[in-house]
Amino acid sequence: MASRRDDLVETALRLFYTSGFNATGIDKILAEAGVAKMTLYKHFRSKEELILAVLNRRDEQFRNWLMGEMEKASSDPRERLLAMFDALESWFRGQAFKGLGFNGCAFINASSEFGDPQHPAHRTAAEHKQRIVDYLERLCREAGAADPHELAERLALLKEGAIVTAHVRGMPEAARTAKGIAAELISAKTAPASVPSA
Amino acid sequence: MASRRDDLVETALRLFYTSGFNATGIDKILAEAGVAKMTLYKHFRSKEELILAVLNRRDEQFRNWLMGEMEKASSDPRERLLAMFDALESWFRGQAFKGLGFNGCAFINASSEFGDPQHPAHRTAAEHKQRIVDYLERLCREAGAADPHELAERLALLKEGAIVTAHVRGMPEAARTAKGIAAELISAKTAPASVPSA
DNA sequence: GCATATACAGACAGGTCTGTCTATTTGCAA
DNA sequence: TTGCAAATAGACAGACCTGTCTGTATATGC
Repeated sequence: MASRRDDLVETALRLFYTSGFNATGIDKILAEAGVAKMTLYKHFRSKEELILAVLNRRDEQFRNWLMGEMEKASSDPRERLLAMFDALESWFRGQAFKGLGFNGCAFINASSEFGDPQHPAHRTAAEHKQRIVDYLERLCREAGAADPHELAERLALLKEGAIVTAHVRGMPEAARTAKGIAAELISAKTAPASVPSA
Repeated sequence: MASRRDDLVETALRLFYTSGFNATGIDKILAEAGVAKMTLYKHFRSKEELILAVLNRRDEQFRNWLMGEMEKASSDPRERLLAMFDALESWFRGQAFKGLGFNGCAFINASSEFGDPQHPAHRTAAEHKQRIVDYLERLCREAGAADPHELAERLALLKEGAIVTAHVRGMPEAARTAKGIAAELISAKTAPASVPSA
């Protein structure tokens, strides 16, 4: 069964996210998951491999959640882009992931702990961020942006700024600060959705 | 002499910043600083106290550097605000602090490793960020912003976004992305410096 | 019922960590 | 020169870490 493996990854995600990667020992994960040590080392060659599995799971979980929130908010790409910041705010307030309070972005945290850009965890974090920019760029293109790449980079930067501000300073309202800027950017740099009378 | 204490804090800053707080052991700091263990524990009660001393030193060092760069760039508050992003870019490219490459923001890193908002290191990080916002707000007021508080929060958020993007994705050019947004905000939300003909 | 794969508990090795201790040496000042 | 303060080296305790190992139990397929 892959269920033991999933239990491990799920528990490790929670503990790593809550207490950090280096500060969380293997034994604690095993105890909370109710899994024997040899089972872990059958599925993963090392703690580092477990960390990478956790980051990959988080990448999937987080992007599914974020895209879902954006897509259920509206079918207009401009409104979808703006809805990202509403989703962020509910995350900052602990309303997004069941059982996981807000402790910043797991990928920013990973890049902090594994500062070497060549470290696999740092690279995985960079890939996650790039995937989100790619998604934003698609939406910017749909929204008729003159320079979808530039606008996507700008919106992504606002997202990172909001996450860090919310986490370091304990200010979930940073999402609204970012949304205000984003709204001005989007209305200045994109054409509105085509309307019948146009 | 306070010189031993300074050696410790300086060396600890470099190692903590390069390799992380939890991942850097006391013994490594002592070996590189050439200081005996008992000397450390005479000046600091624990590793945590050393970490706090390091963060306080970094706060002073970083803000002095940043304000210095901004103030030497221009005497116009609007241009000073924009100059922040040029300073950030030189930091991202490793040209700001002698002997310290760019490894993200020490305070964001501290908040990542010490995720609990009540942790002294996390609180110190929040204070550092607040001091920078306060400085930006003064400049925004000088620049004639209608809402200096809001504009300062926006510029600070852009700064955090640039730092994270530069670090996680290895993109020092994020400073220019942020500067582009900031330029539009500043010119839209402030009055230009008074000119003789006005 | 039996075989095989999987997971279990728990000991263990070898290393690292923080913080304490002792005993010695250095440097400065009177 | 003598005395004192401060720093030194290095051992040590106790805890924790990762990763390996042994032997036992459980569960599923034939």
